[in-house]
Amino acid sequence: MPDQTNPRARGPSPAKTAETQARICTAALNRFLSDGFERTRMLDVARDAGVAKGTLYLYFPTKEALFEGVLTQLLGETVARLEFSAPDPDESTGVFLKRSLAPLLTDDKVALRLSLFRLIIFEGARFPEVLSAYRRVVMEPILKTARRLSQRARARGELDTDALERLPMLLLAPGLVVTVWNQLFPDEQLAPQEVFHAYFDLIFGRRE
Amino acid sequence: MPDQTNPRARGPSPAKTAETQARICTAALNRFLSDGFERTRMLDVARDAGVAKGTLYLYFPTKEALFEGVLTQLLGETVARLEFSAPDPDESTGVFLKRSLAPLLTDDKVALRLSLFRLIIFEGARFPEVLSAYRRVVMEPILKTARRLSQRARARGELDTDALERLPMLLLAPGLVVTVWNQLFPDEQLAPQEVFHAYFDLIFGRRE
Amino acid sequence: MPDQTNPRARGPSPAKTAETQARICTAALNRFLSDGFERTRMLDVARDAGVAKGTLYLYFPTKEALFEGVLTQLLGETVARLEFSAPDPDESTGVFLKRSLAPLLTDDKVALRLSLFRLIIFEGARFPEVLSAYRRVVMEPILKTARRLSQRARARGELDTDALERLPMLLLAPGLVVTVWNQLFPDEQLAPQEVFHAYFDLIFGRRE
Amino acid sequence: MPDQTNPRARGPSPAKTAETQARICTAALNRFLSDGFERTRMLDVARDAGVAKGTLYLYFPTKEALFEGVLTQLLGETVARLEFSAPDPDESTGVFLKRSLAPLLTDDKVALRLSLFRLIIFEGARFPEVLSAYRRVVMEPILKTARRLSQRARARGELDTDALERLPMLLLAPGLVVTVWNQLFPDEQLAPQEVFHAYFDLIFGRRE
DNA sequence: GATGAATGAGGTTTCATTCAT
DNA sequence: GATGAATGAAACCTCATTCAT
Repeated sequence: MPDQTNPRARGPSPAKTAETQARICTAALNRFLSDGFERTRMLDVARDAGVAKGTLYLYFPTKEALFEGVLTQLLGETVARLEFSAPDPDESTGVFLKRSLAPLLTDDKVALRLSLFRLIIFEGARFPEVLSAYRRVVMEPILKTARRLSQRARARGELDTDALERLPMLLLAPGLVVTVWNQLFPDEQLAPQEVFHAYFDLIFGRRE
Repeated sequence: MPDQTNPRARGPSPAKTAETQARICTAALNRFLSDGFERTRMLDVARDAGVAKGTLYLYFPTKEALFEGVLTQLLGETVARLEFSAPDPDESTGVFLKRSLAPLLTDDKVALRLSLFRLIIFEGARFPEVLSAYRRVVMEPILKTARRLSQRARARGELDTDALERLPMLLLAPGLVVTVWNQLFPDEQLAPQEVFHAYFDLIFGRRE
Repeated sequence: MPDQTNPRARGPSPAKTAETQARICTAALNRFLSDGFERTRMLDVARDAGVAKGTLYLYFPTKEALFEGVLTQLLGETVARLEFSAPDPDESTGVFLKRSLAPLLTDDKVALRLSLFRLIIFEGARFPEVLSAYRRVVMEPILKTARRLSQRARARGELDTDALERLPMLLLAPGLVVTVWNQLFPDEQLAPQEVFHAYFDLIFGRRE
Repeated sequence: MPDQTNPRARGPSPAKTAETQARICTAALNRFLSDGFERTRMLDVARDAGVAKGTLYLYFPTKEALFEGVLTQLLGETVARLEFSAPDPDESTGVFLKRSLAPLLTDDKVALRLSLFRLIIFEGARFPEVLSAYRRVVMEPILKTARRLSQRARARGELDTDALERLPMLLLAPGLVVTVWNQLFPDEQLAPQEVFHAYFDLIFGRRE
């Protein structure tokens, strides 16, 4: 009866908890990003999220769980479609990489993707489970692709070394450079896409 | 006659304090490396150094000062000779870089050098003074060299992009890859020299 | 033999320790006065005295003992002659008090006397032995005199109350006012003699 | 219906925190009185108040703030009505003072008032803000009154000196005597009213 | 579900005191 | 005697977590 006159239900609205959780995750992400795990205080997260301290614990049993929750959710949100398509037969490797990474580097989730990477870099060592999930879902596909592309590039004469096959993590380098540099020197932000393009130019040459 | 440089006739031996300070710095460095700044407890440093908690404060007034002290000392110890000599006229850029970095990547201080880099990467944001000293002493010379070598390499046809001139920090990439990877995956350690060589091969080609 | 050419003996000169002790006491007194017992650090006393921390402990086994030592010594130095002579037959009580206290309020030890009083007021509660010595040596004679003079003054018609006999500690009031006021408001120092005279005028009237 | 003024629908009862704060203040006051500021440990205050250490910091951010809070609150509570009414035309000054101070010296807050005075005397130097508030609210009115009464008393022939006009803080003397004496000699407590009356008798004579 | 007062383990720092030199 | 590096108990304060409302 009391609900009839008001379309918005009184009492715990059904979607409210989802929104609360989202607010908490957003607040937590930003705090973890700007302060790091240790220096982030639950009180700050709560305030930023506009909820009481105790409310955090209704959604995450510990600070660690909050961190893992944030990362896990980010992982799900941001790496939806990371599969690399195959390069066109005539396409140079560098051009292919730029083309296929373009959406990942320009859509509205670049920032989140780099945030996730940053948290993994800076706090991953303390959260082995998150790290291993990230490695499985994000890194391994990249490393596999690195190997495959390296072979193709060598076959096509674009590369004259098997370095990238032996150390495929070198393909992560531009992401690392952007992430760490921007963390250390916030006043001299690098644009992710520029760094990636520059890196691919360096490795595979500019030829098309 | 063990005390030739005795600057003070009475009181505790002056050599002992040097040793104590060294023990504290070593212990602190290792703790900071393995636990990070926040999670390192002064009590642990003291125990590792074999001294009492209070002793730390005879040498460093705060935990922050201890951290900065350790880093500053490392900086002094490890970057003694960072000047890049000029490449031989006929030498390829990649070969020159491998040759001139070889001592830095193989002497008995590689580990310390990378430790310093690691601390800067992971904690630098909290210690602006140390960061700026590191940037001045270590990074700027590298960035300058990166630009210079990039020009030379282009002139010699080894590079066909000015990417490295625009974003010279890409020359730091192999250090980043080694440091971050080894931190995240301690069971799959990368060998620094290998990564650097692979990286130079990738960028400048294998040609000599 | 080695002493012959130099009239000042080498080695521990006989008067040196006395001088060291005096320096320590002076330094300690000043620190106790300006910082109070709790906030006075042994290190500061040592520095002010120009000796090492350990040296303090050669003269006083604990900080408490140092405090008591300083006070005891002050007590001996400053109250050498506190006996009140008797008033002249025709002399008014106020005039007599001013006359007989004059030396105590104007000689070169006024400051020390008031310092001692101040320490007793502010720290006496923690040092029962010193307090009781002070009471015996300084306060009781004053209280006794207060009673005697009160009787005389009443007999002479200078007072019309036995208040001072019942509560002789009221004769300490001007000392208290000076001491506490000057401690609380160091920028508005009261001159001891003025306050004492004003007080005696108030109580015994100005008549001579 | 115990919660009529309920300002917040949910969460802990708002009345409880008031009680907790009161318990903390009471405990702190007593500790500060018996041990002084420096020797009072937060843990003791907490225990006396029946709360945990951390709880103190919910109400006062530092030990200093706790001290200031206690004093400020005392100041508000105890000096509600300090205005001196004017003496009756025929009334002697001493009688007037006794009459107008009587309520302040006999109501159920005498002890608190003297406690505040004691804390100001013993710790005021370390808390300039509190001291200056106390001076403004408590001391200045008294000093002003002292001057006014002194003039009146001289005009009426009760005083033959302007001492009290020049040094009005002499009117604080009985408070000082009681406070300091009772602190130093807890076994020989003086009754405040007695000391004040005796003092006024001494100064203004017993005549009515 | 939501709140925020309360908790107390744990961290940093201080400083009186000791003792090898 | 004199020194000052070393000690460690003890103080202040923080903050993740709990739980009565």
